[in-house]
Amino acid sequence: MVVYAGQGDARRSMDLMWGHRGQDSRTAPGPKPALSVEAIVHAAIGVADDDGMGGLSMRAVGQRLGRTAMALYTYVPTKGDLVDLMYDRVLGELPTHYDVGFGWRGTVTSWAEDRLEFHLRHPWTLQVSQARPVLGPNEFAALETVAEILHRTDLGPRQLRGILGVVLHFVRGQAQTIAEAREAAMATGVSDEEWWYARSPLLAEVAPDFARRFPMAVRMEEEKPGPGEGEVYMESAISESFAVGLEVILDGIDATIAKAGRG
Amino acid sequence: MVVYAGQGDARRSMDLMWGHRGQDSRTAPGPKPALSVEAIVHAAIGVADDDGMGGLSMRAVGQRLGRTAMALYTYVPTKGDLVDLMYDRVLGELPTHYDVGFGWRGTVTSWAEDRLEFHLRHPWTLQVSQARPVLGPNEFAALETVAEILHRTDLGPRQLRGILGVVLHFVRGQAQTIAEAREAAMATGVSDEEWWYARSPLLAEVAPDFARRFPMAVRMEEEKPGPGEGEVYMESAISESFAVGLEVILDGIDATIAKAGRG
DNA sequence: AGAGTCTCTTTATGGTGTAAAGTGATGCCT
DNA sequence: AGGCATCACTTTACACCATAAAGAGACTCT
Repeated sequence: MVVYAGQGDARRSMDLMWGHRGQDSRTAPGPKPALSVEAIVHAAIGVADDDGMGGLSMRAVGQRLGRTAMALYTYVPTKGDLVDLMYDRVLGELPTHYDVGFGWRGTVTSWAEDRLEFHLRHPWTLQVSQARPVLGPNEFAALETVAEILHRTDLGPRQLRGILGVVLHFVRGQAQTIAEAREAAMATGVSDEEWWYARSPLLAEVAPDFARRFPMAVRMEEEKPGPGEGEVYMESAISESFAVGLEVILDGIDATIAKAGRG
Repeated sequence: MVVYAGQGDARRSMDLMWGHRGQDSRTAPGPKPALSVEAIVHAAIGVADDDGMGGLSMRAVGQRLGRTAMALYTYVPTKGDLVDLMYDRVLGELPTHYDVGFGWRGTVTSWAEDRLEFHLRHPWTLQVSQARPVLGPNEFAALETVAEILHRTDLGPRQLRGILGVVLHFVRGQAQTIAEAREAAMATGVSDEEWWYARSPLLAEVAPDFARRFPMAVRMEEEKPGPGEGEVYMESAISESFAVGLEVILDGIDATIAKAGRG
């Protein structure tokens, strides 16, 4: 379930996103609006946080506000626009300033951890398409923040864009793996361990020559960590791979800086 | 639209995936089956390639075979299982062997390019959840292939898993950005340029102090490449960022090897 | 008082996956 | 040969989805 940006009136979308309330026509006839875009976005975020993007329906949001689904269309042109507003709203939770006193490595690490936690707090954000960015104030603020951190490396915009892509895709991918595992567990009522223990013997049965056919794959599974404090089994492996992967990326940035300095 | 693995009977799913046709009971009463799992999977891949994951419905697949949607349920337990089978089927298109004569850097680059093209050929594969892997033969073969390439770096399984995560998430993320842009263009009939040129002036209008508020974001946009031969405007920027990002990752792997050698 | 305008509801349309029941063809057994 | 169990496949039905269109009622202006 990937959601696309508002395909309707570009002006209306932009006005909504940047909080342009339109004319101050407070003496308009008709009943006073009991709802507001703010309230709807807030309720919708609640629904999405609780039930995921799959549970986000206009009916569900309306119900949370004691209204019908159609009532929302007075405030918001389409569901797509609503999702855009939700996305930019929660992006506001991200820190916009980092203490760079400890160098860019530590700062990037902090940023990546914050961003990972953010996506896990609002897993549905991983389903918002990145192709046509939402163009909201908090989206730009988030971009500004990470750009500022990376700027300390003194690299040019070309390198910066490449590095940003690596870091962002890595964090999103890692978050997606964890989030999907959690959602699958919720939806099916089967934990990762149960799921795996149901399939593992079947795999051995159906592919008895597994170890011979896929020796590297078997090797890859070696030395996996056990679950840490309060951690789910599979997530401990992911958090290890997050730390290792981030270290690799940071080393890559270091090498890029060194090359740029020489060049 | 993220699709989860078959939540039904694990044994049936596995048998389907590994081609266990069950008993040879060819003298069963009733009409001969005119369809087959193979044919259904093939037709479904055709639908998904043409119309994306959003266009993949049991009705659409049935229609392509001159049947109703329900006819498919004779062969396949749920839509989720069908998607798993589709996924493992197309994974078979990936090369399973690479000439490592030119060193692991070139090999990883070739692999990444092949994988990117694969995802762009079948964009719906990006919507298949990675949390609970499909556990099909081609999935393992694909894992085996990349594991074998990375094995040349002489790193341990811990590092290998981290690096694999970085590379895979990067390629998938990059592919997703391109694929979503294409799908959005198809779905809305508005090209990326048209979309941007409709919003760019509105952004200036709605946020007149943009350059002051987001100086780094502006800087980040500098020195963007124009479209190359037969390339779409936005995709040229992405393919540049793919090359740069991959280089950063390869440098990071190099540094990791160097550290492991010292340690 | 009447008209116009607004919020919100009701109803309807065409889509989804799939459960349940029905149809008709086929091959085995008596 | 007749009966019947078994199969592939269709029909119908249900509970959802986004949203278009029209209606109900409240409010402020003239």
